[in-house]
Amino acid sequence: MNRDIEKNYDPKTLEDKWYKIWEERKAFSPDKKKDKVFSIIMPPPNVTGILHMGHALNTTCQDVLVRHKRMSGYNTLWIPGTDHAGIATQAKVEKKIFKEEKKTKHDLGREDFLKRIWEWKEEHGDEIVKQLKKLGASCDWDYETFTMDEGPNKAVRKVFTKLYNEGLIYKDKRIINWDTVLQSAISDAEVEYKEVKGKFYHIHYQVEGSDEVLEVATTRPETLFGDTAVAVNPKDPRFKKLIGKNAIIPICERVVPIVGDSYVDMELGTGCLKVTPAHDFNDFEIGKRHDLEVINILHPDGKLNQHAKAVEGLSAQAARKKTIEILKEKEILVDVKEHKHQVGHGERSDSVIEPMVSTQWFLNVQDMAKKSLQSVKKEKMNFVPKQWENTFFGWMKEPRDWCLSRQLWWGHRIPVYTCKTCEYEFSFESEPSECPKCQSRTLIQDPDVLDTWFSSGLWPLSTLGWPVQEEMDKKGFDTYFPNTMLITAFDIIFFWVARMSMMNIKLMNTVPFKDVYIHGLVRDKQGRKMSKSLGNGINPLDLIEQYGCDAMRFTLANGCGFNRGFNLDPKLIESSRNFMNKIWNAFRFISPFLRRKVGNYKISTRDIDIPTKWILTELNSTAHLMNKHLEAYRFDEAASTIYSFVYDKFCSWYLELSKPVLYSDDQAIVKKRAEILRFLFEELLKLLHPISPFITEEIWSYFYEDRLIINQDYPVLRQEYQFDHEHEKMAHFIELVTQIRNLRASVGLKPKEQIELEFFTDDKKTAEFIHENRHYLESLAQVKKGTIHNKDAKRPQKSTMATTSLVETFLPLEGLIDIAEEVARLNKQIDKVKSELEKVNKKIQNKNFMDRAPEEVVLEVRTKAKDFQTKLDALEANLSSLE
RNA sequence: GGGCCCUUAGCUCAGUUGGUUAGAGCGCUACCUUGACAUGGUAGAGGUCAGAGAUUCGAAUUCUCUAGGGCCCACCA
Repeated sequence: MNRDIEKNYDPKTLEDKWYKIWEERKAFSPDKKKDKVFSIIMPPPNVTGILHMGHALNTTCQDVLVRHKRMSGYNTLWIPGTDHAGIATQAKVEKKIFKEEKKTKHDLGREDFLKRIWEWKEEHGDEIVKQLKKLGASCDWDYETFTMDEGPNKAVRKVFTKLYNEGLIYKDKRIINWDTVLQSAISDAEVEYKEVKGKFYHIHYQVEGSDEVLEVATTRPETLFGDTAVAVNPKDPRFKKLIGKNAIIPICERVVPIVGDSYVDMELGTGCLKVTPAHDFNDFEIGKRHDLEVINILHPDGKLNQHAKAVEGLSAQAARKKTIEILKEKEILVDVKEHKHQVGHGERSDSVIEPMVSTQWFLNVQDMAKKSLQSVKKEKMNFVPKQWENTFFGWMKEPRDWCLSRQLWWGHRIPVYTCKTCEYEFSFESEPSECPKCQSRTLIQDPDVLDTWFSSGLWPLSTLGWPVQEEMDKKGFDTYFPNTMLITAFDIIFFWVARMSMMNIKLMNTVPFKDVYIHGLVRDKQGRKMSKSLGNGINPLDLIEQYGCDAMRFTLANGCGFNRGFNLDPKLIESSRNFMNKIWNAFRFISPFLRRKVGNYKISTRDIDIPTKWILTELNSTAHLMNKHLEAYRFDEAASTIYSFVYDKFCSWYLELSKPVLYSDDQAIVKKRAEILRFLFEELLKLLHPISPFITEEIWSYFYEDRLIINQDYPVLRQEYQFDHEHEKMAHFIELVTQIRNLRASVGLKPKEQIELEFFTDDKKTAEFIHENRHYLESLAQVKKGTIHNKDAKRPQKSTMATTSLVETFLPLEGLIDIAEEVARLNKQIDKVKSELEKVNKKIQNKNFMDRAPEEVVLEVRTKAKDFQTKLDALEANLSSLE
């Protein structure tokens, strides 16, 4: 090695360096010569976004798979991009402008305001991109797409126009969720229901021309100004006779019909329902059935309008208070009851959603949803883990038409135009210059923009250049669409996965991806969701700063199985950092024996010892398992597999066993071992690379100057490295050494103090093996001398012993052992073996078991019984020799 | 109200078609500055797998019920 290596692993110096090199060498570009294809799109983060643990987990999962596939010979493409995030971005820039210039968007006007957002985007939009790079994401930045780029805009216009012309997109005046802070419609999916403590107000409504009163119960008394009926159940004997008569709404003194509608629950409340079609979803439906008047009582900002004269200009809350006061004065508020109920809040603004009647654009999704549902059922699209398809089904089974329009400025503007001259309305794929009907040039475009998820729904298409043929050819549309898979979190299954699948099936007649892997949420140490309000968020960049990206990625992968997420304790990352340090130092240890190379590296499996055959076999099973787990999206299993190989197999045993070899005087032996160590190290770096790319690339660079690890072939199981027989022998040897160490510890020997042992075995091969490897016993357990006897030989007195099924090991320590302690230790072991033996014997005595269990299970149990018996006999013999 | 999931060591979690001496990491205990690593080493302690029942030769694993916890959906005035 011709470079000095720092004693401690310091990730800071190497992570940025390698990312730059990968980018410069185009290491993330797909290799189009390869036959097998792996393509995946990144869920586009908001341009306004700041990296959080969710991104870190999502990106890690994707990058692990992408790197694995790339190394496994796939034509691998990972497309990154960012989302314009209509509401979030507009609100952010709006706030900034107001803070700095005290101007609202209306002061600036639509055009200038949009210009300002674009300026903001140019200036800050790559912040999130820089952060993704910090995570090591090996996506092809040449494909980077922004949802408001020209390409996606073409896609949006084309699709909108197609759906419009098919009559699936329509304009309708109906009740929608209105966010009074954003002053825009929002979709059903954007409404969060929260439990709120409220009150039931019981109010008397007079029946017209009679002394009778109807008692209605409501949680929102201020809506009475919009009441246009009172409804009762037509079967209700109490009120049946009133149907067809009129009631008088208090305060505004409006006369409204009393209607019978089976929606009304006789048991609930008073059995009498005030009907406010303009501000309640169910009332709207009742209104339609009975042809009721719809009176909107709210301004867009949520304040009461002229239809609520008595409380005009007040916020809903203030209006409620005042309404109650008036009702009290009039003595028609007859009861107030505590009541807990679910109230819709805007996901973005967190303000109370006011259902409101308004004219909006809708997409009829009934048929699209049905087809999408069938695709999942037919397993054309697989959710992993499978139970997530229930969440998907939940949405698809009863879809409500999608409210597409938003009263915002930032977004894809709805491409619908109305001719001022002839009033013809049409949708157009590009900017129209004249009315197709009357050729008038005075066209007015719809002022609204589309829901952000409309363009997100087209993401698998638009990122590959669709619908422009030239772009599609350039980007390899035919090769990469549909994508191999998608990785996302469960909270956007409705928003995004559902929309993408509907859109893509509709447009391309195929699902957009084969697999959808859903990972969980990263929560804090105590299992709480990370949130701004709790202040418990962990910034991934801080973790990277403190422990390094590799350690963080390793921890995330390690926690990411088929679960609902995991609780992230920074301590876990510390442990991963220690693992990286372990690798670093293992490399530091072997590096003086190695030379830097150019060209392929091979080892010979001729004349290698048992430990080497053992570690090669371990390497094999590690390679096999890594591939298996990564194929199955078991990031957790993959991480612990490589961890165990590096730590428990390579460092703890093979390196230790290699020390006496490397310190040998015979240079040929040293060289041979060094080559094997190098080979093993290269392989383990490759195996780990997808999870922890930086440290592996760094160490790799000490091995080779002409190539990067990112492009190497991922290890697979190789028959020539499989030595099952030697593997078993070595496993027994490890058991033996551990027992000897245990013996030493149990009598309190100092680590350096050398011992003499006596072994008793009737197994000739074991005897030979112990003899051949006696120098290892010395280096690993300070055994300076050992004598091997047949089992019929006399056991030494006053000694401590341990036993495996093949060999008894005695440590004679006349006078040094505490007899009482030793007896206790032996008794404990005897008890344990006895109970195991009993269990096994019970099975053997059970005739049903012997008759019905499969042969190999019976055989296994018999072997166990024999082994336990041998151990027990030896332990008991030793015990009696002490007493 | 409907649906999904969880309950395994002090903590965070694995345990794939029923057969393991039920595992890992962190934490804990004892000993150790052994020439890769104290961001370390060696050896340990610690679990009647939430509870009850059922199926089976055999259940952490399958089924039913109970208790506790989480999440999603839903218009209950």
